Amino acid sequence: MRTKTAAPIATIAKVFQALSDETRLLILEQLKEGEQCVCDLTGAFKTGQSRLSFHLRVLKDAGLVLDRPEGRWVYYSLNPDALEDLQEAVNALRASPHKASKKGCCL
Amino acid sequence: MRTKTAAPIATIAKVFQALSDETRLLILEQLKEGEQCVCDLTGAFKTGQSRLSFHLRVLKDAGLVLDRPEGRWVYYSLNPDALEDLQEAVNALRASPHKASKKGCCL
DNA sequence: GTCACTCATCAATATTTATTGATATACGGG
DNA sequence: CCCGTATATCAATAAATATTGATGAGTGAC
Repeated sequence: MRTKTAAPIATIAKVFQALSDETRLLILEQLKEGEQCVCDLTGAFKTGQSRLSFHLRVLKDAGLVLDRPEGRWVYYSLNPDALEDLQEAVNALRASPHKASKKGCCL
Repeated sequence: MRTKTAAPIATIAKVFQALSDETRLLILEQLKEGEQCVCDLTGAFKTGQSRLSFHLRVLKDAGLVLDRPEGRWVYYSLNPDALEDLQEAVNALRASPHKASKKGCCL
């Protein structure tokens, strides 16, 4: 068992926020194929470069993707660690099985 | 193996969107204790009732929580099915292991 | 150096989302 | 029926996000 403290709620919210947009989900889908530069993605999505750059930054700020500048290009790739943390966060949302429904409302 | 088609991307984005707010994450956290009515939550969070009602609706529209009206109260609870779907969606984001980094940029 | 190319950032605008207070609907008790 | 409580919804405003086109900084070829 690793000694990893759960991420603060603001961080988790930020990650979900980054995932809350279709374009960004498609970018992640695309990055499953391997790392790609921005021009690959503009080609794939037929959209403006600044728009892609914006969404990539959101993903990067949330820690979901990594960037690797090389010469004129910047290669983006999925961040496996972030995806693992994400899975943990989602697991943490599930109900504790041992707690039955509480009785007594605000009444 | 179950025959379940992956949720459309718009639906997934909507779920992440519902999860992208601290207040809503805290509500879900609270609901892990069991189902609760709105007045329980307003008590717990010391905030306006219409604000809570708004966030509960977002969670409900995303399918993350269920509501059960009973008399004057409406009890909210986590939707286990939605959380399971969410886990699947997160799993689907991980890179395919058999695909190495693609060669050849847009060059 | 100049040029073409990749990418990030900015500015302006449009769109979406959140908050607040007020009002409306529904229920149960008297 | 009239009240008080629980909740949802609305209207107005504020705040956050997204899109577009323009500009700027860095790189490599010549």
